[in-house]
Amino acid sequence: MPRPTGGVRTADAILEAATELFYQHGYEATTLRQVAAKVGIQVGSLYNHINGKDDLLRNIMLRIMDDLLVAQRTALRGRTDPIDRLRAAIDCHIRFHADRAREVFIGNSELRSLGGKDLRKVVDKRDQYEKVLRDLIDAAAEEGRADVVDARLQVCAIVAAGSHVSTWYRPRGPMSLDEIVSKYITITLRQLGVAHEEIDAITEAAAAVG
Amino acid sequence: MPRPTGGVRTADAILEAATELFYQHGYEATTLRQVAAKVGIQVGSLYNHINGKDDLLRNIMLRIMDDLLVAQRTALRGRTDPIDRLRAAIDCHIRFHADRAREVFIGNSELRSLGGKDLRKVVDKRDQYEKVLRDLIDAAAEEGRADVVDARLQVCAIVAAGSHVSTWYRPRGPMSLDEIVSKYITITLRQLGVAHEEIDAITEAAAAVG
Amino acid sequence: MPRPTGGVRTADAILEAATELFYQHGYEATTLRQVAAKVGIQVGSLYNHINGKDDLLRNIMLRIMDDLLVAQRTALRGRTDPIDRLRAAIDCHIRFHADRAREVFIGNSELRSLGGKDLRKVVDKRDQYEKVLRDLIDAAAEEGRADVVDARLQVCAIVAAGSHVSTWYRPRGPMSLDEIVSKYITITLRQLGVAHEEIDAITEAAAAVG
Amino acid sequence: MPRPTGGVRTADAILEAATELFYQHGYEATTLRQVAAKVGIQVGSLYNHINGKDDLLRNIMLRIMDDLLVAQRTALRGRTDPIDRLRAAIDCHIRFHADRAREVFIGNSELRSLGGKDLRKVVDKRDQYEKVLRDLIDAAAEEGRADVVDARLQVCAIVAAGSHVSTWYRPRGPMSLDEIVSKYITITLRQLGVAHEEIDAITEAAAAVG
DNA sequence: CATGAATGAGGCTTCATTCAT
DNA sequence: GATGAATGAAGCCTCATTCAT
Repeated sequence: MPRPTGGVRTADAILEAATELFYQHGYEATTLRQVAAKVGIQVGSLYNHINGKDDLLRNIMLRIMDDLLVAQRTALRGRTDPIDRLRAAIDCHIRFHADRAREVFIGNSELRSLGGKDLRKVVDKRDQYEKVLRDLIDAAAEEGRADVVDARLQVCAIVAAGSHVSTWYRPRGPMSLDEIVSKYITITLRQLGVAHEEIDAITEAAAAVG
Repeated sequence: MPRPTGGVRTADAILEAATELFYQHGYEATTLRQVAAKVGIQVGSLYNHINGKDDLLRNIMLRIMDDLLVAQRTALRGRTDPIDRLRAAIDCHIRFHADRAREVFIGNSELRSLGGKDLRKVVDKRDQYEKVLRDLIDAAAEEGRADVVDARLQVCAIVAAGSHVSTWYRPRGPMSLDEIVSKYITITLRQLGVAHEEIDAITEAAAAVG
Repeated sequence: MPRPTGGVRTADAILEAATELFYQHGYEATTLRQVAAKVGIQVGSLYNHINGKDDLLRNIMLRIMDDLLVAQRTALRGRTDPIDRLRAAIDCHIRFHADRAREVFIGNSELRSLGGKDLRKVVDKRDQYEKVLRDLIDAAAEEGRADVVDARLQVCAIVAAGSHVSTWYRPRGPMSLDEIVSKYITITLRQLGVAHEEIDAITEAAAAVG
Repeated sequence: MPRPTGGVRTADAILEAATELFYQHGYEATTLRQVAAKVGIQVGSLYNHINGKDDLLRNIMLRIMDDLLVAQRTALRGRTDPIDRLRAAIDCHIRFHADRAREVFIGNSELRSLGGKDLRKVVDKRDQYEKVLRDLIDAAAEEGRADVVDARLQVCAIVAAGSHVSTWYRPRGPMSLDEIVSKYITITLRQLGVAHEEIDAITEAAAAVG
């Protein structure tokens, strides 16, 4: 006895529920029963909207990577000064990892659970993202505005910080998002060897706005 | 002279196999059959050595946290200068996360899979570890040798870097462990606002030794 | 002039599709989704035309049995000579099993899948069909034109041959249908102990016509 | 809570149960639950002995085909006279199809359910079997002891008869197996155009023995 | 200690069927 | 009439775990 309710809505609700559950228990430990229960439908009904459990993971992971790339592109658009671009990229990076903590966390921790072809795609997108960061660092270094130790390693450190933020950030936590972002910008620019004066200028500008 | 019985060896082999498999596929996705196969015994035989699957995870996680705390304590022993202590802690941190990448990775990613009481224990040890780092930072700041933005957050960044290293480090990778450690020390001290002269001094000293 | 509505067409298309699929994969292994896909509609829409999956099987099986009985009756109509009647019945038998291979095959292999009441009906019709064959054989024997070993068993052999033909016959196969029919008539009459002269006469007559 | 019983026995019991059930309901319509229930174990326990449902079918089908080939070889061993060989082959054919009715029936009706590679194997064995029959017929024809209409088609008829027998034969049926075999030998030799005298001789010899 | 066989719970998925729109 | 979404039952299979031998 079918009890039709939503429509396109259901598909979204499923993705939302899966995101939450994958975040909480991990992909492997999450059962489709849980997902269905959270949506308020029967397990079998899921298959009117998805092709399988892996489908859910794939969708979440590909989408978050796409969104991340778009966010990065948007953040850099119109900016030309190397340090400003760097600042914008870090800002975007931390903010995105906080805003979309659950999906980003999944994206970082469930790579193993992804099938071969999709794994490839996600890794490619990730490489693309890191390449942009590396280029930004190199550009700043070339202009003598940064003192780079090892661009690749330092990108790692930046990426790691973002991932970690997605681990503990909560919207109503003790620190505001702006505060977190600002602090991360400072310490990141520091580790990149950007002059203190430049860093201070940026921080003050932000304070004036915020 | 007591000779280790086959029994003890088997128990170790099981833990070793489980570590490898949990690292590769995750706790949930690893089956005891895989573990048994890697050891070269039948599934049922595992229960002569362990109490259950969760037992394995518990053992791995508690052990790695204990070892980490011991390593930290050892690294700091006999050192008094705040920056030197900081340097030693970072050195130990990165080195440990590279040396014991698999276990550390498990420790970071499988917290969720741990039952309540053990979870508590591991989290406590972790807090204890981070507390030491925070204290080191505070000590350096108090002496005016570091310019701390937010001790807790900066510890996060350090910890994150370590975790990340455990993700990609391979013994025969393109960068030597010493190199990695040295670079991480540099950028970490930088983000902590340690004066360039101090950082350079440390780096040179290391180079002289290495 | 009434034009067949789309509705009727759809119902036929469904039966046609089901026949093909049941033939290829068997009743149990065929899904209504496959049927719907072959027709070009959605699963749910099937139920505007049928009452259920078993309905399809029932229709196919009852229809083919009815058609078979009609074909047999038609083939015998107006014939009086025992051997000629026998020949006509075999001709009809083989031809029908080749012409309607898919349905006949289903009829033979899916009896098990039929519910009680319908099973009864189909078995009755089949018994009726075989009874006619047996009577034909007996009639020929009574006139001394056949040397019957065991009428029931020999009917079995004839029926088996027909079923088997439905297994491998293909319209564009290496042997023409007429050829197959002719050969089966020969060997069947032989096993019934009909005199060679009679058999040859029949064969020659057929050759003259064909 | 395991309740260990048999050992190697279980594996055999499973195959036996599956044979019976596949025979009664067909492969697709049989559930592993039914198989397990018939054996007296839980569904999951089946997997200590088989790799999957298809495994059961494969085993049954490959085994019956092998046994059939062996039976045929054994039946012909030591015989040289073409008609005697033919008789022996038919005897063996019918007897085997009655003796092993269930398995043979499965072998004939579930080819579709077999995966590609195994299908190939079974079909090859079957071709091999029919080839022997065809050669026997040709040999008899060459010596002028049979009047062959179409060797391939006539082999079909023989094979079909066997398959059909497997459909209805029951050990305690109205006709003894020897009787059935004897009658099939007669009508088969007849359709092959063997002289009546030869056929009668064979029948009488059999009667003398029986 | 190791093994093989058993358990029972549960996972993912498929399917026939129903019904509001 | 067609569709899409829902149902609930069931199917195959895997897994951690137990225990007699």
